[in-house]
Amino acid sequence: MPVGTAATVKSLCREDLEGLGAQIILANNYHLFLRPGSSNVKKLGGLHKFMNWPHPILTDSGGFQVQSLSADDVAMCKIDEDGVTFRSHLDGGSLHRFTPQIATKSQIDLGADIVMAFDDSTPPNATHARTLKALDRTHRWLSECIKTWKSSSSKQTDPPALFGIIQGGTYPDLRQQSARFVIDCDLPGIAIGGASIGTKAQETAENIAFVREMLPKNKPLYAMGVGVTPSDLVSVIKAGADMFDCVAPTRLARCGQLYHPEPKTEYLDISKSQFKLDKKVINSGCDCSTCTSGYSRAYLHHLFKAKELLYHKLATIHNLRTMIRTVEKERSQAIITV
RNA sequence: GCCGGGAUGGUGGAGCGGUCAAUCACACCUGACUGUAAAUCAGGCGCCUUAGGCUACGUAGGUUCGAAUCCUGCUCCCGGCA
Repeated sequence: MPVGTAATVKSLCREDLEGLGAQIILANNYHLFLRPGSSNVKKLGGLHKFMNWPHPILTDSGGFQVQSLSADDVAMCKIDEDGVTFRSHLDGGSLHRFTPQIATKSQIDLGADIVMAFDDSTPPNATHARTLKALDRTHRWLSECIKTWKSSSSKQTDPPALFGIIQGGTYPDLRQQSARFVIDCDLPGIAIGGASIGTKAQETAENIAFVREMLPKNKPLYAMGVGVTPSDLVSVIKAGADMFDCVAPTRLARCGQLYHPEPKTEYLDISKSQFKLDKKVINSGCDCSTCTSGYSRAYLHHLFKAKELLYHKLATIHNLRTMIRTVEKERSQAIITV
């Protein structure tokens, strides 16, 4: 899932995304709640109409933002047993509140196809006690999300799917406890997020495989925030993940890192002066429109250095297509195996 | 020809007697990036591998304990008048 936090996959339009073979994109409840406002999006006919994307959309609840924003600045938000009071990063601090009910309602207003439970995402360095607390809260909040989702779904002709999120951080006992709880809720899909996802590819794969074992075969497993490089995707897919998203392909593209089958880094740094006179395309084996059209490394280097807007589009197309092609390849092989 | 202003590191441009290897910006180089406060952020950026040393603010001298900073000659640039 390409990440489109603010109802846009940065620098791309719908036609670009369709050309990449993107089937579903991700948007963010926290950001859209603050701007332009979930109720405004609802008035405009929902997210699909608003952003001109007639294909599936998953919204993240905002649980992750609560954690990542407060990690930088503790005054930005306060967590209590019922929810989170946070300051907007847009206007210097106006106060807002998310509870499981509000976060779920907001996502339903946005009109997402898949809505995520509002969780207390565990920071990577959390102690066992802190992780346990986050876990209890996440589970309690999940029950509240389910109530809001069910009552709202009964009034809709085409209700969204709700995914629960497994927490548990770096502690196997807590992860197992969380997996058990979330699976027993019998939701349309399950996600694993926060620190429980791990930071190393091997670790992440093990954690995913662990949950996959416990999960019924017909339930999709979503690995949140995973996939910095193509090889990450392969390892996570093999471990049993069905869905994933990561800001890396789009962000790395904007920062000059273009995926390339380099053994070490898996990308070229197009900002390097070594590309100044390089007539080759980024990756001759790539089927993205940037490569097949013949845009050279020298040209992309120039656009990057000159801070030209076209760079972002060409680079983002390349990185996202590389990721989607990786997934397509794995999918076709998986079908043969089955 | 006369009068006035100026020459600082890759570039623009601070500094106007010691705390100056020299604010800052740009450029350049490194590195980061995991449910996007990211066209972002961090570090480096005269030479020597460091404590430290060496060479430097157009150029040649001078004043001073001490000069990028003050004085003089020269070279070049810019403006005004001829």
